[in-house]
Amino acid sequence: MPRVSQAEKARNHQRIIEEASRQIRSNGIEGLGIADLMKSVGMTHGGFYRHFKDKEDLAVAAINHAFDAFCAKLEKEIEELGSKQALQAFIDRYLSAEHVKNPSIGCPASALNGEAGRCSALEKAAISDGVSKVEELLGNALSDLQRARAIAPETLFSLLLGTVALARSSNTGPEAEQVLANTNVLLVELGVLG
Amino acid sequence: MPRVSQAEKARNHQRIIEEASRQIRSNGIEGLGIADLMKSVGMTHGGFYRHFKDKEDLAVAAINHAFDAFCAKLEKEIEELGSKQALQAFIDRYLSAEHVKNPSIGCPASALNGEAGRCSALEKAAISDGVSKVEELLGNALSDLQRARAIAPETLFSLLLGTVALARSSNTGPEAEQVLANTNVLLVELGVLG
DNA sequence: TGTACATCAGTGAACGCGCGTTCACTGATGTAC
DNA sequence: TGTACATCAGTGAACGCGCGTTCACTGATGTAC
Repeated sequence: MPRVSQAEKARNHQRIIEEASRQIRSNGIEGLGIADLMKSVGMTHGGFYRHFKDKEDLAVAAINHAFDAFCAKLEKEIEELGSKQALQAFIDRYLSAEHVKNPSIGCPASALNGEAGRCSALEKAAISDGVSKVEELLGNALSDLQRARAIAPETLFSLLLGTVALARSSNTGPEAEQVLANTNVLLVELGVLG
Repeated sequence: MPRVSQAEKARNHQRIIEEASRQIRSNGIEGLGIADLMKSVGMTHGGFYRHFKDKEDLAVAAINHAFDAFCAKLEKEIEELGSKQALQAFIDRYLSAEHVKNPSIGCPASALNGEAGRCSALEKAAISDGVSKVEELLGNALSDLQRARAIAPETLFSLLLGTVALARSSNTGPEAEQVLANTNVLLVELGVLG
């Protein structure tokens, strides 16, 4: 029936969500523009409404997608490498200069946390759910570590999140690097790393 | 010459900045509306441009004001109570449910950190400077503590910031309280509190 | 000190622009026979 | 399998609205004499 096949529509749908999940992480939910988004997947803005009811509908899908992909990667690493190595790899990536520089492919929580307080209920629920999922995975991994000096999964996540947020707030590269390094030191000291 | 005296103009100027520094913390820089802002100080939008070149000009002033007030309070506490007690009071306030609920009168860094990456260069510089000031004060206070288990000021700030960000992302009150409590536990363990 | 004048803080209508959304239209795809 | 038809994915012009900014205007304040 349509100008493109059902299969291609499904592919386009996915591409829109993926692109939105990136743009939302660089520019925020408010900063996401329908016309720009559609342009970057090679379409025009009109077609958007064959895929989503409105911008909020897309935003929720994009937030969910970002958290799902983020969690899937961590989960897979835990399965393949075991908790200790997976945590190490996860944290190394989280506290990297690359992550600071590229929010669009990074942790959705660190990219969206400022907006969580002022977005719609559905969007906030998606963020809240996503955060819970990450915490659950971190909790499982941490509990396998069995170190005396435990840190709660929420606290670990807070620390990672805050560190990247602060590094992103910094205007000078070396200062940002220092923030990342200092947090690393603490995590070694706490027995989470090293 | 003017409809109101120079003294009143100066007062109005200050009121605009103060209100903006609140609104910016609840709604973000992007979320700040000139007409709304002027309305909430009892004026109309046209007068705004007798006080500021443009929205960015105001935003920078508002960010600076928020950080200055925030730092002044901490600095005063350090002088009056000493480092240990001041840190305790500061952290108690930072990790309180009230702070989570009321970003508009809280830490500007935790309110603005998500936007730091996508605001103008001047705005980002103001945020970056403000963050540095807070870190400096925390650094002074922490160095007075002289505990074996030290934590870098940036790391402490990251942890506080991230904890409040995460608590604000949470949809359920109890969950948010738990995040705050867990961070408190870690800070006691690290010798910063208690 | 009093008066005449210039200044400019604040008002509110208006403008321009961007953005979310709608809608008539196109034409390839899927379906029915 | 082939044909005729209905569907609907995507297009692009258009609309409405909000927001930052401008501007002519007002009239109290500050200044000059």
